[in-house]
Amino acid sequence: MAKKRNTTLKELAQELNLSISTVSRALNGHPDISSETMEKVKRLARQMHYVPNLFARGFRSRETYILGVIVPNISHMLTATMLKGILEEAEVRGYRVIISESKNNETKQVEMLETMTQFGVDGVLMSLARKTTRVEEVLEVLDRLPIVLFDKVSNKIPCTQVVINEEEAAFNAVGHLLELGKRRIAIIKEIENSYNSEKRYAGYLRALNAHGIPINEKIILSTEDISIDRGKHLTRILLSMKERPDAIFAITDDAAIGAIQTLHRFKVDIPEEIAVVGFSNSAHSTIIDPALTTVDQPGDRIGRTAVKFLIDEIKNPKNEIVTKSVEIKTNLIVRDSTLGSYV
Amino acid sequence: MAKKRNTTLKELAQELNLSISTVSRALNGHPDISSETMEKVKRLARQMHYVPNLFARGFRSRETYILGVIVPNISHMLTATMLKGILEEAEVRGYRVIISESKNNETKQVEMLETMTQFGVDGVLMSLARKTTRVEEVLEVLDRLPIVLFDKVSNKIPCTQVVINEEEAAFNAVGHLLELGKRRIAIIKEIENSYNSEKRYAGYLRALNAHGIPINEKIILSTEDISIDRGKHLTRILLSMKERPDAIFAITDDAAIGAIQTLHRFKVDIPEEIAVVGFSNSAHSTIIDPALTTVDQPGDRIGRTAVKFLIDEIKNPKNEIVTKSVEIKTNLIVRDSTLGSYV
DNA sequence: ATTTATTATGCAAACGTTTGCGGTAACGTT
DNA sequence: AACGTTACCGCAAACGTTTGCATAATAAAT
Repeated sequence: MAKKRNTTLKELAQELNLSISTVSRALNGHPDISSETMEKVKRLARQMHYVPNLFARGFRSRETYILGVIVPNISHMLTATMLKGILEEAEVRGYRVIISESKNNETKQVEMLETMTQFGVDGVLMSLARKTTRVEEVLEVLDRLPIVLFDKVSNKIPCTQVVINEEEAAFNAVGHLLELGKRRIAIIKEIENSYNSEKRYAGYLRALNAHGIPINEKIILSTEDISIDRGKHLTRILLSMKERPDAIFAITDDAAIGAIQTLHRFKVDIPEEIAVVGFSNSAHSTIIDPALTTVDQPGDRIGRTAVKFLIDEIKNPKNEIVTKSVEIKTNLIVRDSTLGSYV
Repeated sequence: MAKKRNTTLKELAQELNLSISTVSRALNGHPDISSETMEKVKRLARQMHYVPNLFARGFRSRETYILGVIVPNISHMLTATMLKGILEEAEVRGYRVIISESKNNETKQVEMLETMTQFGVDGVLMSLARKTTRVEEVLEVLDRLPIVLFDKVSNKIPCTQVVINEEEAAFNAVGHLLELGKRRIAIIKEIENSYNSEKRYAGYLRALNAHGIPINEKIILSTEDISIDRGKHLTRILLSMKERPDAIFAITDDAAIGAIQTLHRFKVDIPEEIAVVGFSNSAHSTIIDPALTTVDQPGDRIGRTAVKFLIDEIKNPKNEIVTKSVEIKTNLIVRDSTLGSYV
């Protein structure tokens, strides 16, 4: 831990009998510098292991080449793959990334947002905490720093938002069930206030409408924190009905998995008696038996495009604040939980 | 995007007719400052939304309060929970965290290490890429920056290393199988060069020895990239033997899951005919049927303690380079894949 | 009343980099 | 011969903060 200090421009300059500015320009390829000196400087820099002090640079030029990322829960599967996309895209564009977890806590979320601005990030990528209602603080940050929302977004915040085609994806998923001849399609969704849930619910309704199927309130189930356990619980409720549904559209893979597990326990045939569709194509969906039909959310593409748009805004700052929604296409992955096993 | 500039010390000073230094000291609680002025300054700072420019600060004092983290694969479950622990512990201690993914690519790994030093992180947490052999570059960084290794470590790098009690955990896991009366216990491990695999293998051998069971080379299987598919493949090999094993100890949950899936497909009773034990207690282990008996690796504790040791070294830099190994205890979680179902 | 501690504050340098501006020398153009 | 260009390069300021040292004001001690 000797903490050797790094070579500086000054040292290079002294060594070469040049001024600091010349050395700086030489290293940055400034046209004013003759090719010989440029060559000389670069050679010595390599030789002396010169690395620019990014702090000094960022301090001076107010560009840090750091992006901030705030997500509710890093160990959530989809989040992890979105982060992967973010990291990759940021890297190829020469940005580094600072990640924070809001733990679905709104006050924590704005705290982190403020730390990030304080730190001098060039922009922020944010997936909102579950119940984000107070947006004033975010708006305040928004006019000193570009922000791009992804996945968990809110139309109360005027900025570009990268999402998947939630509504259409749900429409297709439910459509798939309808094509299989299912008619009593239950839905397990989140209780209001979630952008994603609302959209998926809308898609569900539209699909039923399109096929002229009347809406049955009884098999529209909502829950606050959607999870495997809630999926299990709500499925038990569905099973206890006189008229059972013949399919379950769970707005989340976790809930779908819970559903499959209790259907299993009660010896209900999947998909013959009740088919199940999930949402996310999480890693679990091929582990569960039968494998889950689900909507593939390309997490890395979401991450990548979010980064792209953010950097774009950093490079050419707009003055008008616009709400722009970027949609990433999804695919329905059909597996045994709706099509039945080939074995 | 008006890019309002932040309040600075100078502005505060002007407003209060004080010098910049006084304001700075007041905000940092320096004892030289009278309590009235300190109060006054802090009040105005709050009011004007003053936030210190961390760049200027870090630039000046060579402390950035940033930790660098390099992991092979962020979307791996255990990695995600370790990152969670790292983020949490770092946050409460006032550090921010920059995360990079090496993708198990050694050259990328040292590149990132160098970017991080260049960037001025105060220390680095690193989980090594799969085949890390060239350690010279790491050693060079090591003497200008504290590094703590975690999970994927190497004794070729003299620094503190946070790991789980791999060998003992494996010993216990295999011991559990032996207590159940299993005698022909196969192991699915990684091909050499992996610290974790070696240790777990050692635990396996010791357990068999302790019970006086002879080692059977035939049912010791190795693979390069351990995964669900490899688990499936190797299990098929095991099933094709004249004398099948009566238990499988997979060094990884993924491999164990693959094993269960093919056992399932070939209608082998689990655990009566063949029991299965995994390693990690990944989220999958309760999704698969039967639920997997596995070693719980407390990822967040690993992350937290790694951060603790790193910050400790940052705060009191040692001159001697020592290899210190910190072991985190694990627990065997017994589930249906060894104990059978209660249903 | 003078010196000596004590307390509170200010000055100014320093951190490493970028960059506008100005300067010099050499060369070409009339 | 005088002037304008061009090609290189250096000076110095600036970014916002911390901190050693000096200084001013006040209180305490002689």
